[in-house]
Amino acid sequence: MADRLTVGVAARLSRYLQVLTQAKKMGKDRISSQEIAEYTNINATQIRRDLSAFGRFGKRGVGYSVDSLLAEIRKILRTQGQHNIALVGAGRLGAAIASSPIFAEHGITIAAVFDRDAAKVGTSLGGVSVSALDELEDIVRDRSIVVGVLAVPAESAQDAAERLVGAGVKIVFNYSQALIDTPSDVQVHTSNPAVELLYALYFHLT
Amino acid sequence: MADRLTVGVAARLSRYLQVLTQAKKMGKDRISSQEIAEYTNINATQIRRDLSAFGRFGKRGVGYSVDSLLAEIRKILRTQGQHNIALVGAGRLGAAIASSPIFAEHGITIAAVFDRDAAKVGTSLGGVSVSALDELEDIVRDRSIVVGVLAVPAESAQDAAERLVGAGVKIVFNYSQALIDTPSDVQVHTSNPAVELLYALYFHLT
DNA sequence: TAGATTGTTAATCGATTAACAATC
DNA sequence: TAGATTGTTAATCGATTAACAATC
Repeated sequence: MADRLTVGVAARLSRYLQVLTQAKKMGKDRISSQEIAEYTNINATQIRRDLSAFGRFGKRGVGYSVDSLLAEIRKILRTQGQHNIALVGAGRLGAAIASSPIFAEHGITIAAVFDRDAAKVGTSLGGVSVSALDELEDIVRDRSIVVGVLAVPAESAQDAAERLVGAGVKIVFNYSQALIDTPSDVQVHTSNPAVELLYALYFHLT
Repeated sequence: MADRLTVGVAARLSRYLQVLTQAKKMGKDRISSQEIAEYTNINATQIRRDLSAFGRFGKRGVGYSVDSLLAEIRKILRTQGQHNIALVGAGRLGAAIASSPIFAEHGITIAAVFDRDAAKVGTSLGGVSVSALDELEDIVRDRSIVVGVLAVPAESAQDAAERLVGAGVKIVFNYSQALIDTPSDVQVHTSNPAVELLYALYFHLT
């Protein structure tokens, strides 16, 4: 399996990873495809089929070992290393992101936080000192950061994205409502809970 | 088209809605399938095909009118009404969610905020007074809330979800890392930026 | 008219699912 | 052995894409 995964397979494997990480924390040793299916809303047959493309990880009649499946999926997704990310915006959302254990749990370190407000520069957010926006390019280059998270108001988002991209960032997580224009070699992931909610409501109402 | 949309079509239409909402705010009158494609990473042919299943909304050689396409998609997704949601957790993330314009923009009102910390009860968050957790059931029922947002630590998430579900909530947005068990008629949407990031990194690294 | 973009067809590919033998 | 669950097949369905006529 030296081939690149398809987008669909990579997305599903990521979700299995999430479930397995939590299952391990809950002290589970084994898990069945049916249990993973309940938490991910992905069909159990699909899960078994996805996994069996890479090897025989399960035991018939028993299920999968949480630990070994976790290791196998990490190997497939190549997510074993540590990754440094930059956070732009030290407001309420930035503070929530910086203080959440959600990134650290997966080997992702917030290596820099930026804010345009001089009063916030030098303060600490989730253990990281807030830097001025002016320093963005230097710090992002120095620390070889390729991922930027935008936790800024919509009107600052495009500008912040351009600065990140100019400094070498290739993956932007956009938590503002703004649409972001970037060069084609940069991936933008926009998160919009309201839109997801409208989608969920559709299935509730019909 | 009285039929229920497939999951895929509803998800894509929601994303077009997001792009159109922002395009309108930016003062655009018209938009082409190619432009929508750039912002959503959905193929332009797929977009035209999705839309043409419901009518001829575009003008050849010109594109789509932002306003009328917005209205058509809202009609299809039946997202014209106002919706009340409940937010559990008035911490950093809860504060970020409550103060964001992202929900209001789509007709979604945060009608109640709950926190277990007595010191927070009675304070205002995004214009809504924080209520005690004890009042959750009464308030959720009174205000006919069917959507709950969990902005609590992982260890409180399952308990909060059960209380929401007990009070009649059918859609839970989970911003904790915890896996949530619910009855089968309740939809759980778990958001995990770290997992999304690992997925994005896979395509960056390969 | 010339240029642009939709709407639609046709062909291909991946996702989904039921069913079930293999086997722990 | 009996029960459970994987791994795999086969059939179906929806997504994706290129191509292009229609038409603004």
